[in-house]
Amino acid sequence: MAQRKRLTIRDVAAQAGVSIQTVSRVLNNRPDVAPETLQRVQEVIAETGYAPNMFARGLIQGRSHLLGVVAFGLEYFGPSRVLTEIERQAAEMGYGISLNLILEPETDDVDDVLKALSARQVDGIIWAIPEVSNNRTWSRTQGSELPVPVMLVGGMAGQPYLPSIGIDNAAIGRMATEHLLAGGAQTVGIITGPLSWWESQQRLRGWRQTLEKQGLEASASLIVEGDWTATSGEQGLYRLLEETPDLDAVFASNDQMALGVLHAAHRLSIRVPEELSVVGVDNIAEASHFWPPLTTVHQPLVDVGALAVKEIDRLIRRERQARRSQEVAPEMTLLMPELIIRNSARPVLPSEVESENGVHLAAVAGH
Amino acid sequence: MAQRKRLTIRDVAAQAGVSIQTVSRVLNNRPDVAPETLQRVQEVIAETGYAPNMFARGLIQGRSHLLGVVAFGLEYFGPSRVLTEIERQAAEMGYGISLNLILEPETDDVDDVLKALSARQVDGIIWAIPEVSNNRTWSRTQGSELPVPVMLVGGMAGQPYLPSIGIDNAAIGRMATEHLLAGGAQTVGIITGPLSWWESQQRLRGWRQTLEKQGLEASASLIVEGDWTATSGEQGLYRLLEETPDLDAVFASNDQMALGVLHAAHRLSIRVPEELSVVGVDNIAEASHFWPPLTTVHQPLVDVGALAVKEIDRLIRRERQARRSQEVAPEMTLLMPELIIRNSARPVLPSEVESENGVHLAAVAGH
DNA sequence: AACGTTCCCGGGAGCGCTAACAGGCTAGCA
DNA sequence: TGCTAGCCTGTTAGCGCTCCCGGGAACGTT
Repeated sequence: MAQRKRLTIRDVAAQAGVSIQTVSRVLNNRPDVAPETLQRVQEVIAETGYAPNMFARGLIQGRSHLLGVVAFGLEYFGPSRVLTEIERQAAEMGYGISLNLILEPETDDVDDVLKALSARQVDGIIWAIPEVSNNRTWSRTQGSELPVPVMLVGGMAGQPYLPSIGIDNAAIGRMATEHLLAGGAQTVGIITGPLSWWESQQRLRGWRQTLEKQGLEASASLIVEGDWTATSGEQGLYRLLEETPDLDAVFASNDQMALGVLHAAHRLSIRVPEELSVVGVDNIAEASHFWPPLTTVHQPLVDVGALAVKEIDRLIRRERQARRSQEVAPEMTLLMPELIIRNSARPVLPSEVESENGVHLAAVAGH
Repeated sequence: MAQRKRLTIRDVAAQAGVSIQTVSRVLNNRPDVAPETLQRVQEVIAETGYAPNMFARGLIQGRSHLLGVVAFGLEYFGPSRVLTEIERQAAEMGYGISLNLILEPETDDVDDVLKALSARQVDGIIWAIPEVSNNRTWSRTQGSELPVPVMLVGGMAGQPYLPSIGIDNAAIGRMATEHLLAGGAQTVGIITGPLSWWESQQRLRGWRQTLEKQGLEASASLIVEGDWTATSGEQGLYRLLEETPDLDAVFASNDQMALGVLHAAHRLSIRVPEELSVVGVDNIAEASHFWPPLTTVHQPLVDVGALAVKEIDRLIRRERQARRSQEVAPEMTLLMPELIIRNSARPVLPSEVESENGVHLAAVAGH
């Protein structure tokens, strides 16, 4: 492997008794190299463990084979899954990852991150920061001026100014709520994520749509805003029950908050699902071990990560082909979630089985 | 901000009406620039959003301000925490992160990763892959031949051949077991992680040490090997009870498996902690919402991440000073965990309160 | 007046590599 | 023998930047 002193193409050329240019040809699989020369050079490369300097190569070729990935909240289920898949797919396609984490998605300075990535000459940027408040306004003003393609991952409000990929969060709300109603629930409360998050708003919207479609009122007393933590889920149930004692179902916008709800129900000696049905979102690994095992909505996060990389690669290639990028309208891809039925929500009533679009909404793009 | 076309130092120089060299001086905060010249150049830089090309800069300076971070298992609690902190600390110190994830820590080819990082001219490498089986033998043979400093994070068996930092996992086992015994437990079982992992072995060792110190037998029938998942924790308790019906305490080597144990106990109508005390490891966010709230051992993972970066920076600086690195013996830093007492283990008996070194072992290095 | 010193600035070289071009060699054909 | 057509190899330039050097202007010193 690599030696103490970094070696250059010159060392390899000298040791193989050829010119620098010939070594370069071998490194780039060019033709016009005699078989025995080829082999000799390859041997020397293998022996010495020489690896070409990406700086020099990138400097001349104008590309780095590096993807800038801007992410947030690796301690959460979704982001860590997406990042893992992005890295896997990127490695498979020959890209490295330059990771930039953002700690405060609402306030952290976007310009600094963009500038740093630009300095590192990344070939493209994957922006996997949840849309919070108006922290994506930059994409409108600066998006099209960036020197490299950008893919937005996650939420997207209104017309996107950059290509983006995400999961249909309203569908998550609909699936969960439809399943609760199909199990005979009369009064379905919701514990949302922070409402500054686009994801939270969409899940709430799906819940509201479904209730109104059934002629039920989506009153404000049925809504509690949580903060994704189990604690807020627990507090959420207490507050819901204060305002609505006859509550018989809760849609928690993630599994942690659902866990908090289960916890609170246990304390109050409310039986789940007999007296209270609960549905979460994410299908975290532990969900099947909650008590009772949690019914939840699965998001195809792996597909999101893989598609994001494939798409940015496509954009990079296109940009490189046409001198001027032909300003195609940015595409927006939405993937569908899937309901995972366990025991925390009352089973679908016989008369309603297979009706409507409860379970059948499940559809995963890709693969 | 950055324009469509990447601009160079030449553009800035032309626009400011000075030479390239003068712009370079401004960029690097050199003296010997007249105040008004300085200001003019800075204005142009700010207006244009120019960012110096790190490739060119790195090529000539021989350093990239890039840290290669090799990690595994971002879906787990520990690794994601450590990585987040590594990124934060690195950003603070002016380093970027080149992320390389390994999917199979036992088998994946180390050489490829090392070579890729070497090609990217990283200034240093942080190796945050858990020590599994003998997947670190490379550090013995190649470690000292690498062109850049390396920090090992996580487990370390035997004499390390590279500087390393981690958490005292045997202490984790001791703290948990001592607390269980202090609560009056007579028969303490253990559900380990995969025994190919160094961490698992050490936690098991701490458990065994503590039992033997108390004159109890650490018989094989009290040991079950899990795989970190809640499912394996659940199965683990079933198997322990088969062999040892009078079991009255379990040390689960992480919180997920502890959750599985709680789940199994619930199914068997075994009361926790009255009939069975349980202690986990990690103190994941949900742990306080398990039923009952989980007593667990906290690991100072944030300190591990921050220290790893500070240390690699120190090594990089030293290497850069002395032409030949003076082959100092690699240091090994171990941080102490901390017991978090909740309700899943019977409280410490009055007579034993403040005795021995149960709670008091808690000590966090750093900060 | 001659000479140093300080301050500010620019010119040239070169980091490691690849693109473009030039050139030597052999074979083939008139 | 001369000339062209491949095949393989080497030479030159330059990517964007920083390091090393040198030079002019202003000022002080002997």
